[in-house]
Amino acid sequence: MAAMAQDEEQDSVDHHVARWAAFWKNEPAFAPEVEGALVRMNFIQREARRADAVAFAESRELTSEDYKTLHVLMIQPWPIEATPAQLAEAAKVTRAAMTSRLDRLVAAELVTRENDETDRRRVLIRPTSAGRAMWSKYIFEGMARDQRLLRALSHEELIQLNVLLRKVVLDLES
Amino acid sequence: MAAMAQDEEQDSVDHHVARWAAFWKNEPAFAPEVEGALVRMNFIQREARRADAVAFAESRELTSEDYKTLHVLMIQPWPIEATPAQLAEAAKVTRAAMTSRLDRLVAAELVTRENDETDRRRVLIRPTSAGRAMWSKYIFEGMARDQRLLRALSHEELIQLNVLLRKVVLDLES
DNA sequence: GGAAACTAGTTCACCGTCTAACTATTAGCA
DNA sequence: TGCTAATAGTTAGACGGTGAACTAGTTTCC
Repeated sequence: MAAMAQDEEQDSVDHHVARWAAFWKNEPAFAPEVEGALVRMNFIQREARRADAVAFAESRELTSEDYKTLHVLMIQPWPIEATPAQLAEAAKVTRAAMTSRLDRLVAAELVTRENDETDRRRVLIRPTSAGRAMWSKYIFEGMARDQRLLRALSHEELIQLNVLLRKVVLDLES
Repeated sequence: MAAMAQDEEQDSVDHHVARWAAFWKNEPAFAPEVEGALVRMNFIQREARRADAVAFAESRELTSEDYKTLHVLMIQPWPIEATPAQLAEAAKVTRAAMTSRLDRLVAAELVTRENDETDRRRVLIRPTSAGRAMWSKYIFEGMARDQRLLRALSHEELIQLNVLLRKVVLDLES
């Protein structure tokens, strides 16, 4: 197995990758640290999504998708309004998907959908006061879940993690 | 902005988190390094899935889901056979989803689906020789994609990344 | 001024997943 | 032995996503 500090306990991914590696002992194309890192990130992301889904399922007020939509709307630069296309891009879904998300939010009276009179093709989405209240009700719970997810890391380790991930993201963005 | 080495270039996530943070300047619940790390992992995972989808869409032989199914079957411990339930667990989908994935693989003659005569509730899935060939055709391409994804990191940095991620995974698994 | 190209949003058909219900088979145990 | 409970797999229906086609409005430019 590729270098791993002696005192580190093994997680399920180590076992997974070890068995997996048995097939390509002498195969230089197989990089255990690459596969391990990706499987671990996948694991963490999946856990995050699961915890979010559980939290919103318990609340019965909102799905995590609807919350995410509300969130990308609320963090728009002032004024707090956006077109469906902007929201779709921010939430990383297609415009078609955003249309149906907005249908639900409008029905729940969490946002309004108004025609833009200066460009009548466009639609402007704005949060209602109920929408703003719903967002602030969940925003801190979400942050707390995120912090719980990564609680195993110290502040310094978190910074170190971001340094590494930032390199990867910068490379992919260029 | 929370501590970040002066010489580090900023990625889109830094900008995103910075604007996001503007709302909670004095809010201790907001941890930029936590949010940043999760958004970055999300970005990387998304990019990985996109690249996989593109590669398999070009090939027109297999979807990435079907490949993943074939893969979890092939890396089973000897002998190379498994029940739908085992494959579902390994691929992290429900048994219902695995049923439909297997329908496609059986139709494509990449795996066989046989009744287990010692327990007639069970079904045994085995790769055909075409299935084995298909798997080995794509396995190294997939590894190459993964390495390209993380090419921004040196070997030492990859190890460091795994040390950090392993801590998180171990914590979540306990 | 008006045709052609572009843009914004929605609708539609399809896909893969999920949960829940259902069938068939096996295991547990009075 | 024969109920009952548990287990394996499939099926049915709903949901949220996608890409492509469509409607409506705007811009470009001759």
